[in-house]
Amino acid sequence: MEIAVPPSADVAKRPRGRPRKTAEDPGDGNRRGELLRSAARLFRRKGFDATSTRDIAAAVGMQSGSPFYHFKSKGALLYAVMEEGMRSAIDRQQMALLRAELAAPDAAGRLRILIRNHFDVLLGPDSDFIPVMLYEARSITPRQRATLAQLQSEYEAPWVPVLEALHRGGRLKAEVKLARLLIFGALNWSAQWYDRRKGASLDELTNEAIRLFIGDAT
Amino acid sequence: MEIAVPPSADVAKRPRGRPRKTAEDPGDGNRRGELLRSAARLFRRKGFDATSTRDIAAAVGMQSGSPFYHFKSKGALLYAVMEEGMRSAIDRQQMALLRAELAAPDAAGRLRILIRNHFDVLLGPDSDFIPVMLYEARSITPRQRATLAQLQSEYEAPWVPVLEALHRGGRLKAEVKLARLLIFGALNWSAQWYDRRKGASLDELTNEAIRLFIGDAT
DNA sequence: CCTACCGATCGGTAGG
DNA sequence: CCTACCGATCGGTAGG
Repeated sequence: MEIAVPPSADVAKRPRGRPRKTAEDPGDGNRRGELLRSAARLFRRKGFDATSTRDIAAAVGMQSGSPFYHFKSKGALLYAVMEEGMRSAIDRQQMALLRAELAAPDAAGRLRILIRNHFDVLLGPDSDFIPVMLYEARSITPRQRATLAQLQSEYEAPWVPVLEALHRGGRLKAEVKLARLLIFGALNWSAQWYDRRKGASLDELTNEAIRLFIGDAT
Repeated sequence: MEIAVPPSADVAKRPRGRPRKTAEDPGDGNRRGELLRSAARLFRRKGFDATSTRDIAAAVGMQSGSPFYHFKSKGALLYAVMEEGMRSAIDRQQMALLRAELAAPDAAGRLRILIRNHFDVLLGPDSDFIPVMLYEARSITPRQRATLAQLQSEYEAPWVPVLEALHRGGRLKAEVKLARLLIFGALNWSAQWYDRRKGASLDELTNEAIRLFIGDAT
């Protein structure tokens, strides 16, 4: 049981300085989170350079200078979108793998889990963050790119043993390192053409991808 | 043996009006072609919005307003890069197929020709035009996008019967339409990670891609 | 193709 | 978080 706080208290306590940058407390009062989501949507639709900070401010009902109260610069906002996207993707992938653990899936089954989750992260609801990371990497600093590369390694880590097992078993014919790059390409490119409102479902997409890479899923 | 022309003659004959827009005569005097190549390189490296027309002008040794003597607008320059890229890619693909005709390749062999040529267009020398088309499509008008889509259909046309034959023969397990999208994704994404100076050659890349999609090439 | 220039937009900031 | 603002940059043009 939590202690009720008068609604005005939260407003009254609002600090004068820059708010904490951590993504804790994503409640309704979280203007930073709104900025992040709106920025992700606009960066994806129009690109980073073609999106003005005024566009983003207007999308959340702020004045033109106000985003800089929450983010040091436009670039910091872009990077925050990307990092948030990667951390969320890693978390969701971990969850999906843990959920499937009970069924003790074989390598093909684990690849299915990974691909299905990847499509979800890429094409599901609220899926602007990862496409922004994939297609706007040019606009961040080398330092930021290096940090993101670490998160990407973390994300790809569970794929490696799965692909190696399939390669040993003769199901995956291509060499593992290049296979991984080609497979991620095939999946990531779907962000360019997939239309949620028509065509295949994410399950069907997953089926066909599995068939393409390792033949029938049996 | 060519007839020597006094260096001043070319300069003296330079026309006063807008030069013809066709890509004929790509000789050394072709400033338009230089603009196109420099624009392609800059658009690829920095993105369309982050590249100023001044950058492009400087890259070919012109003053800031001069590109507009050759192209009506910055957007027209971008579109010209894309269209030139597609027409060249279609031509090269036709040539590759005709060259291979003599060996009367089967479907797997024809797929190899197509993939190898695609990697060449995408990753070979002077290969900025197609990546620009792939990654800057947001910045052109719907009308221009429609025209480019026609050229892309023309480019993809030879792939369809090949993939259908492989599907019928049981070599390609995935459904043809989705397989095509996933395959192009795998190939196109290589523009993001391939480094000509290290790693696999384009032949090796082609081999592994074939293995991934239809198993050993035998 | 150069010179000289304009209007618009943009990221960012001071001060409250 | 708003108000008011600045300096810089940019696409594009007139006139030669």
